[in-house]
Amino acid sequence: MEVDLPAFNSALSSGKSVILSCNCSVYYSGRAESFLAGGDRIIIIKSDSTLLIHQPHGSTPVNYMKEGSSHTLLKDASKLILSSSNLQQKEYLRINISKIHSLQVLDLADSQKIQLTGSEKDMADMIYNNPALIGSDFKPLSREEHTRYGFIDVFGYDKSNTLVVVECKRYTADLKAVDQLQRYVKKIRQLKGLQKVRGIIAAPKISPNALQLLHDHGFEFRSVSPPKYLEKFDRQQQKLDGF
Amino acid sequence: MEVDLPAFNSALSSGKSVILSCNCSVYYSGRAESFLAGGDRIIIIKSDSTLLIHQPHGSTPVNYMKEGSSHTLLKDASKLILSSSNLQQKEYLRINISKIHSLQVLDLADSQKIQLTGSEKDMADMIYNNPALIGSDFKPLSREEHTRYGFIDVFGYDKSNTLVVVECKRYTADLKAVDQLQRYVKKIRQLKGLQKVRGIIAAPKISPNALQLLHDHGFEFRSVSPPKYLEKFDRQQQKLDGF
DNA sequence: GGGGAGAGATGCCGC
DNA sequence: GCGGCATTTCTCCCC
Repeated sequence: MEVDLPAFNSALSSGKSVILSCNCSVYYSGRAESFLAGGDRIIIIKSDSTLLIHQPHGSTPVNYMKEGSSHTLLKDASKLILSSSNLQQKEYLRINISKIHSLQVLDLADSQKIQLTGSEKDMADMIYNNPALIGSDFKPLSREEHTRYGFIDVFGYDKSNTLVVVECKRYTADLKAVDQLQRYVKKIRQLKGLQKVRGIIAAPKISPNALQLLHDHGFEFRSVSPPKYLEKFDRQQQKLDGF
Repeated sequence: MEVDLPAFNSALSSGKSVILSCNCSVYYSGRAESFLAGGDRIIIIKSDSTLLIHQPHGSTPVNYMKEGSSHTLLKDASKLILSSSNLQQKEYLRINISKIHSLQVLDLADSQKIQLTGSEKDMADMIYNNPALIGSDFKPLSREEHTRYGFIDVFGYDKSNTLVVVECKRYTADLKAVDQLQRYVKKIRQLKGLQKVRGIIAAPKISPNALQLLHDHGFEFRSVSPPKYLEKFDRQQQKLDGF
């Protein structure tokens, strides 16, 4: 397949998107360094200059360049080279192309933002609005309380006026989650000059080692799952999408 | 653009890769839920059944399905719908396509694995081989020491036979890095019945709050950067790629 | 398969 | 810009 180099490069600089399938090898140098020997890949260059190289398997790009890079396709002794650089970030990528399978230049328009529910923040909101999920006597004070040592998902107190720090996880709570809770509780104790501050992890489940560590700290676990708004979304979808 | 549905679906089931550019809206339900209103996107279905939906900006796919999903393109009352599901993981995706811009079916072959240097493990190796980076009296005992509560990057002792735990970070060390170090040191003290075990973070730099927390724990910081093997890679590249 | 941790993580928000 | 942290994180490795 022949490529019109000037047309390709002018498409890149005019905000078009490019999809290229080819056999290539890839060399990268920047934050780290990598080499990928020859094989068939899909290369996408987006209108914001993001470049992605995908192998025919897996979810993540094998190599990439972030927004703000510049790309040039050039011929060097009959070999096709796609060269990318980001001088500010000192990132460099070179793709040696041995055969082009397909090439599209597209003008894509998309101003939409994804709407997502079921995040950890939604979990914190749910607990704030339904404090009984933590305990019948739990009274929430704040969400996303920002401190210099991180921010606390839900902060409140119980019937004996003991302060309670709640850390939410949408997945299985692990050692890191307990670390995080421990850091917040320790800081609150220090700030308020209190000996007793309760720490609670709210998550669907917790790993055995994390539970051990949790108990070592004298903290508690509550099984809570992130909220789903399927019905709300189905209604929204019908409205927006005409289903 | 007209699409041959049976041909498309048989391509999907025969290990081909598909690249589709279209105007579409996307609905997802699974671990979370999302809706994305209409716009131009690039959809890739890989031969391992991974599906990616990319907007014309950003590095990460706006929606996706992982390996092991099944995809079907179907026509419902003159509307084109690409439906994906993963019954085991209870993940579902529906793409409502209003216009197809381009479509490729490709047979891609790639058995290569990327070779990468400059990772945290390379840093740990470097420190193990050049212990003076930590201290003139540091004697390393092990790398990647696996324990039930996590694994220690570099483990050793100093001239007074005090055990030393080193945690490497290839980027700016943050609060989480200090948490992690603190968990390891605490566990080693517990296991060995020791009062004094030193904790050291080796990283290019450390955030002010993390440094404060580090000092609160009585730990230390060493400025160390991840190694680069540009020369080694250039040699390798010349050999493998014929540059 | 679960647990633990890194990633060239990316992206978001707050200061 | 940095800092702190979630992510439908993903990926790898070890048990």
